[in-house]
Amino acid sequence: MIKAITGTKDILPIDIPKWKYLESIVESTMKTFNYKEIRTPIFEETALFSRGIGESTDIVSKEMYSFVDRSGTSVTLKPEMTASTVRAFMEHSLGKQQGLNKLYYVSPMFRQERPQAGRYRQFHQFGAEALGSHEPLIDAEMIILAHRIISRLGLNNIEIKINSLGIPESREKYKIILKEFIKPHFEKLTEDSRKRFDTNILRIFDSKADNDQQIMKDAPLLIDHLDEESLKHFETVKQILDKAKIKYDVDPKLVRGLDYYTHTTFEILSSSVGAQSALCGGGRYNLLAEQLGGNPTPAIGFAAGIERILLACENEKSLNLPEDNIDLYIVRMDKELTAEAYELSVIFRNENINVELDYLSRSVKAQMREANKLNAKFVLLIGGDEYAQKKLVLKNMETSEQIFFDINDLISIKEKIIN
RNA sequence: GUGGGUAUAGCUCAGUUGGUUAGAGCGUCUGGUUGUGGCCCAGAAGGUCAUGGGUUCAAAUCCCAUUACUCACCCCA
Repeated sequence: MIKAITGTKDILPIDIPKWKYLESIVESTMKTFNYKEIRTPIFEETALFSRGIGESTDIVSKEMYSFVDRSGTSVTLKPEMTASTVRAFMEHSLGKQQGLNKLYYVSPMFRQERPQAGRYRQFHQFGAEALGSHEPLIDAEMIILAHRIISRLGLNNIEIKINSLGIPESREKYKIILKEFIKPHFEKLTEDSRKRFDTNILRIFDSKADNDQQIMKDAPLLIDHLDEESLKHFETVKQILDKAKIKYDVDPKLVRGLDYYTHTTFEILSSSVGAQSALCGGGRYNLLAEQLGGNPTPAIGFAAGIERILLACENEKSLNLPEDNIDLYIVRMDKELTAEAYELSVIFRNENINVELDYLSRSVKAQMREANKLNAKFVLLIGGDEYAQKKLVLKNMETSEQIFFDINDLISIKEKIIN
């Protein structure tokens, strides 16, 4: 039997209410902050991601689902939304229509990694991107927005980490200082970290190996080598967060894996999921638009993993979903009345009443059991003596009360069901 | 890509040191007097014990391989 591809999941009817609920929270919160939804294609030219995210990043170097289409173009299933959003922003000159564009999205993403708890090959993110402002106000808003959604979902065991990566000039200067510090310890580093020494030295801070952490414990920090303006920007962001009563920790070792980040970066972590504890990550990317061939555009955004968030909700039992039910179940007592029963269902469905009935020629008992299982508010019984006397029986399933209606008085039945 | 764990009914799992026709709970279906749910009761259906090989008189059980799932590393949402 053919099964779903490794790392992909079917979202079955039983799980849909959770997804819908989360999506409704995302949608309404985004509206509160006046972010507008954007939808971009599921795949793009490969060059968009390799240039935007960075050739040396793991995403581009080993995780992308890329293939050559029949016209010979290399295309890639989107591994994240920022590059696509910036592409669409530039392609449609959104920046010329207004100074600041506040956009959000909910979309599947694709990365070919080994799956584990909270990590899939097709996964789903929601996120926001604000393009056009360099003000620290919008940096803070991103964090407040992400935090707002996560707290509306009832998650408690979370932690916000923020950091600033400053501007490339000061970062390059700092990298030289860091290299000088690490050089004497180079041989003691793990193999992975020795590789990072050349490719992306900042990420040695991320290493979970005790040995590496011991070495990096006393390393000079980027935050102590920021230029004055970056530092001031960062201070302002923190002040706004303080006033918004958002709790956060400054983590000078928070280094994010994508090349395009500048200034503020942040993550929201949960202790309610497995090792993949980042529910949400984001930061400022002032240089990306230019790098992709557009006008320089200051911008910031975040992305949040829906599967991870739902996993945390599950583990914290934070979602209070309404129970599923239907308005009316039509029970036919005689098989000869199947057509009449169906006719009634059509009429009530046209009145926007949720109706179900039996399609398997089952007994009255079985139909009643089904109605009960479906949490039907009412059952309409058709057949028997009452039907011979041109009556229908409407049973309230909660109170067991039965009311008789004239067979042509469907309006009264409808009234009863609605009220 | 690397390492650990797991694989028995639709689901969650038992299965004793290898020993008859492989079990339970839940779910499904049918019924518990002619026409009515929940609770309860009775019955039924449903399994190539992941797949392929090996050891043995005998394998769900032991060994090997494969596949899938899962957790962790790398990295990320």
